Amino acid sequence: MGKNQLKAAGLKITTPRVKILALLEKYKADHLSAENIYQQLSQVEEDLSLATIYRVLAQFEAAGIVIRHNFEDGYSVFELNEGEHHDHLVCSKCRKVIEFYDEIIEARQLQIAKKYGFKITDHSLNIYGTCADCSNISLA
Amino acid sequence: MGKNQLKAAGLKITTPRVKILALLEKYKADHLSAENIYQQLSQVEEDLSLATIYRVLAQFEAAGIVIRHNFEDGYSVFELNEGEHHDHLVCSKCRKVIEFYDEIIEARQLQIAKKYGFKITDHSLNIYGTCADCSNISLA
DNA sequence: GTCCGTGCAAAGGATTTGCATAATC
DNA sequence: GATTATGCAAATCCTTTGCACGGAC
Repeated sequence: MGKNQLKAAGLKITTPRVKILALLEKYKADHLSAENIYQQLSQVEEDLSLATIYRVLAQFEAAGIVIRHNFEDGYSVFELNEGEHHDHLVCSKCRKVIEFYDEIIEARQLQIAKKYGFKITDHSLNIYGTCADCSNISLA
Repeated sequence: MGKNQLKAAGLKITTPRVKILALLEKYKADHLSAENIYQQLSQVEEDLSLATIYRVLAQFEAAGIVIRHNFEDGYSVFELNEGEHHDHLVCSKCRKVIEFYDEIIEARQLQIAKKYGFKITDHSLNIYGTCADCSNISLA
């Protein structure tokens, strides 16, 4: 569970860290922003400052506990690091995010980078559009 | 040439607009940030305020004259809209942007979207890392 | 008790905007 | 001359950071 992950990362067991980790676990299926976390914890009287949330998330990222995604609109979301890279299909209507992973695309990216002598540190592929559910709704 | 594009977009022919459009034309092979444009014009005594540059670029984008790309690090670049889609390799050190287009990746995206019943409206693939030039410098 | 962690408020960078002036048509 | 543009400075947004206090070990 959570506390062991913290200890393993050399982080002291503090309320903010435990709470944030538990929340990430609870919403594992989604991607939370610092603001989301702030709101969620405020609702259960676990008031943390946004500064702390950002600091904790940064430590978690450094420790490999979470993965941070910076979106183009200028905000970031965090998710527990399950050790699997994936890209996103983002529904413009309901904002749902579908994760996917494609070997062929991954491989091509490496080849392309190699061709340009480019060392990849990260990449993001976001496909924007309308998900199946929203397409059906709009047809109804 | 430039002035016709401006008229076609219903924009008055002003020095800032003409200069910026000319610069985008000149550096058509690259992607310029507002700051890049500001610097370039400062060097030839064509001082525009950054505010104007952003405003003009926003108007150009609205008019379909330029395409804006927002990167994860929180900054944006602009390029003349040549009507061709492409993806980017973005150097985290010098911020240089290399364009690429890969048929295989494009095709896979369509297949993936189809698999999820997702209708694509747009997509962006950005590969972040260190370009060949910056890698060499850091080795020296 | 030491040291790390936290809250607060202020700083930060890229971009946007309000307002008065200056330019275009 | 009327309307739209521009420059300047201040304001935004999300995120980060300095500092003094409080908590974990």
